[in-house]
Amino acid sequence: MSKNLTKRSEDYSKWYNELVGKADLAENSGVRGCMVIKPYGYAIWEKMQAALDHMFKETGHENAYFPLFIPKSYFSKEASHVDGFAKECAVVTHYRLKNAEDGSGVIVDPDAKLEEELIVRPTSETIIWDTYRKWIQSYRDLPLLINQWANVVRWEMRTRLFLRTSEFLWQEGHTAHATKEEAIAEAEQMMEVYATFAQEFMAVPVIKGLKTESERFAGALETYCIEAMMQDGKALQAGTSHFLGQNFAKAFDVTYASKEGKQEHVWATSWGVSTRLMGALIMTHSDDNGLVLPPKLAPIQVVIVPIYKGIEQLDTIAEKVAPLVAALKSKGISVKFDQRDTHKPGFKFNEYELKGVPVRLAIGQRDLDNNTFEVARRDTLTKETVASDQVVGHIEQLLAVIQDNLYQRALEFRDTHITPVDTYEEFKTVLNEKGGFVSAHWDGTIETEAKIKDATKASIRCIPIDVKEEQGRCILTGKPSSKRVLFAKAY
RNA sequence: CGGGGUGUAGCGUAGCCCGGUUAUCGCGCCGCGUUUGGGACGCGGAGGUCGCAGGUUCGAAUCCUGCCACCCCGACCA
Repeated sequence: MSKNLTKRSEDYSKWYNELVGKADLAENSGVRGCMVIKPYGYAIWEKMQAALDHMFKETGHENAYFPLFIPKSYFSKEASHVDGFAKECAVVTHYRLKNAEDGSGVIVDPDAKLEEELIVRPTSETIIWDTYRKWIQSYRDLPLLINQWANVVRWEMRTRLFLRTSEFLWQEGHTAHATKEEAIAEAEQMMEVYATFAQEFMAVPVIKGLKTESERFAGALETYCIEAMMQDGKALQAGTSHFLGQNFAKAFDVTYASKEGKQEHVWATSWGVSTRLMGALIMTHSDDNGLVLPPKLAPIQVVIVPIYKGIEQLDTIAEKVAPLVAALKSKGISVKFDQRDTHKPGFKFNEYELKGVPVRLAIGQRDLDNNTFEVARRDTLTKETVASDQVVGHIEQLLAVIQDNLYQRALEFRDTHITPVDTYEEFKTVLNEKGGFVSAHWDGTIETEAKIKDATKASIRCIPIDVKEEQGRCILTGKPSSKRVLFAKAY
């Protein structure tokens, strides 16, 4: 956060793209806004997956997998759902290629046209609910708590690395319940799971809230969300959890026999987070030296850089480092000893800073003489010298300190960029000059929300869950309002 | 899909307006040597269908036409 908010805002896209490129996380594939996730970037995603998957299982969910292709007719069963996704679907119309007769290359074989087109899933509600119909007959089959890790495709007009790619990786949970209350509790629980993950693992503070009607998921009765603030003050929707009511159950005729023997439609939820979280991670913590990773998600938590003259000295250092590596690993700390002879220490220092490795150890002749290690922190860019016999304990503690410091730093940044305002003039001034989130009264209508968005580009990010009741007047219309909502420009 | 911009070596670029030797420079890469506590240095070397396809011309990276890709700003969205 070495640049101030305004400065960073100006060239945020450039900075972000360059950072991702240099930190070796991902690159543009050249295919319609799709990205290649490189090994280091994917390792971070795997850490996220592991933590999330564990949390899903702890809350009683199981993993399954459903098809990539969805018959077109499935989409016509839930009207508002198709409205939401129809404009951004990739459609498979043929199943075969052949060589062109004029030798100009490969063409789609017109004889291989599909009877019914297949849609590459933009989300899996339809095919999953079509399947659930067969799986659910009795109240004894409920609740059905399933998650899938998958890729989806949305043919967006505009793409942006990690934040909005045509194809992205995500998880989507789809649950069926006997009662409305149970389904709402599930949707709320998953929002809590996401918030916990964001805060405890990503060190990204989030605001839990409800979406307004216009921002709601297509087909949902209620959308719960977690909203994060990036370093340029813009909002990023980091995860959503939807209470779907009985919309999909009715559309796909999913019923169960209750204890009383009556046929009832089930109640549904769906919830998801995606590789967009990688974008959130990058844009929350990174600085001008590169990525800054929270220890809990760093593929490499500790890197050891030897500083030596000649091969004998490297051997001496390696002997000294070996037991340390073993000790760290035994404590579950991932550590890399970079013995490459092809790069100088200074180069390595910069490289690991770019990659966001939380802790760096350096050891050279000076340390051999004094029986010490130099310990450097990525989050503060500070260095200290630690005695060899204390270094394991020191690192273990330091990783926790860094994790906490990143969270506290992001939290303080966010909280100082949430501004309560009471007039429309003030609202516009704060948005343009300070940025960040604006907390304001709103009359609760779609029309007012739309007018404000048209005029200022700021949308209602959410109605915070823990908002306190407070009498006020809508900043635009002056009509009475009982609570403040959060406005911001969003990614 | 509308507006703007850019495509020249793995990356970043000069040259294009005003056509004319062997396409510029830096980083990176390869070899040898010296180096190694914050992105090393010297010498030598390799690497290019100038986005693609046509056209104009004795001659095209440069001019014309069409297409494609990417980036930015909108509209749309996780």
